[in-house]
Amino acid sequence: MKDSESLKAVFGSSSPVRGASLSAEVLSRLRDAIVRGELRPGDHLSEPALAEAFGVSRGPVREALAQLQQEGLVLVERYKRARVAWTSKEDAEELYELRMSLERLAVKRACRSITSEELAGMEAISSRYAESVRGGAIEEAVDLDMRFHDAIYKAARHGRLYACWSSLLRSQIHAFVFSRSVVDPDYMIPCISEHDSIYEAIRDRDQDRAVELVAHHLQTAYERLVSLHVDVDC
Amino acid sequence: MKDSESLKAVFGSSSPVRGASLSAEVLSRLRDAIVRGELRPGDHLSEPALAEAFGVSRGPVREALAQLQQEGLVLVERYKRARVAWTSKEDAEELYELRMSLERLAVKRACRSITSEELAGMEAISSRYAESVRGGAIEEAVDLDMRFHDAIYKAARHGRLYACWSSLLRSQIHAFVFSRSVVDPDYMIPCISEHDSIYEAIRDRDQDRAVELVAHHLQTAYERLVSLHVDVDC
DNA sequence: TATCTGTTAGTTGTTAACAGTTAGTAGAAG
DNA sequence: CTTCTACTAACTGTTAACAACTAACAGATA
Repeated sequence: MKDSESLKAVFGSSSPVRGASLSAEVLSRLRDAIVRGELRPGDHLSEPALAEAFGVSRGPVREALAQLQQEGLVLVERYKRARVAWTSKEDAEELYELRMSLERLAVKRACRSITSEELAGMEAISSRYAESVRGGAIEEAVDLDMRFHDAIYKAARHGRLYACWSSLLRSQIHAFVFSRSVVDPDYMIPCISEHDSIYEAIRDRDQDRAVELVAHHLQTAYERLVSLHVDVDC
Repeated sequence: MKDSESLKAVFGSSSPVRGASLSAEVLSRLRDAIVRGELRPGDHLSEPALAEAFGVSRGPVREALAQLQQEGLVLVERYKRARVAWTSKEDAEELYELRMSLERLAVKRACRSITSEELAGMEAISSRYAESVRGGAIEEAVDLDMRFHDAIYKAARHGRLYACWSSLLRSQIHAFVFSRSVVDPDYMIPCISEHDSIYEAIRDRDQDRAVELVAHHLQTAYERLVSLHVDVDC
């Protein structure tokens, strides 16, 4: 378990934080570090240490931590340092059961409302995903996986559904999938053709088939992921 | 449209804010005021004015506003005052479509995992709901309506599903239902027997029937609510 | 009169300091 | 050597002040 004094080792080399919004920048960098496993489950995240590491004051850090708590990436207890969250098998089951409900709705709506530009984007993501998986670019592959599903939610044209996905599920799913993909990248190989099939069903506006394919994809991907044995919960 | 100078008129008479957490207290009071229509859609919520009204500094107010934005009750734009959100017909459609997906899952799980204590609680809420509706206690009736559905989500034993409901849907639904119930309290009369039937199906662990009844309840309640004509969006 | 512009009051984003709480540590007691 | 206790360092919750930005208004201009 890494501790706060090493936060500078994680963030110290990156460029100083100064963007449109300091809290948004801190949020983005912290989220990336957690999702990519640079910060490990249980690591303490003290506000002064993070503020120092990012070169900002505690205010923006506090806002970022509150948002990350909402996203399920950190645990916050009153008067205690925030900690990087972990994902148990029960957590993974919850995540995928909820995701199944939401993504079935998303893909059904997407079949009706997706534009040709969005379809072209999905196809591009899908083929780049195949390249990355076959080329062994794990981090990029997982990113593209998330972007593929993100495109479905966006195409659904449902603000609250997208909010559910992006603020409660996406980050945790991303961290979970990434941590398992590092252990066994081959997990992603079946996903290539599953993504392609889902894309084709949406393109053909075949709601029933698209929903069926998404359900099957999520179910089998979940089973492949949890069957991997990892020593530490992530 | 009310403006910030009258925030003290809304909150000035209440007791000073000092609880376990100032931000939690401010959040709770602001949420109540918005849900009950004491603050109207479009009203400006400036941080200094709220801080003054509650007798705290801007920090806790800022945290509360960020949470209310997540809950969909206020709109926040950078460098602009937060505003109380409104709910268009499209918003209501989104809310109920998403709620339908989530609550079907919730009631299905609740049938399996609900305890006898929780069942007793639901029955009590259900009968108090009937009394309130028949007695014309609108505010209390709407509160009990929300508590009835909250009990279903709690009984589902699914932390993330509950988070979805409580942090993205509940407050907006509460505000929407309350604003319409004031216009036509009779909307709630059919809900009495619908709640009772749902309770009985859950008590009998009849998943299929419970899901069917919830779907019917939400669908008809939604249709009754949007058919009411109200001059201002809420 | 209508429109543009400079100014100013008010608001948000951010920082720094203060008060109360937690947790780790050194030392005493068994 | 272990366990308990008092103490200290560090952290969070909160406040107040500063900097940057917005918007409303008064006055000048066409």
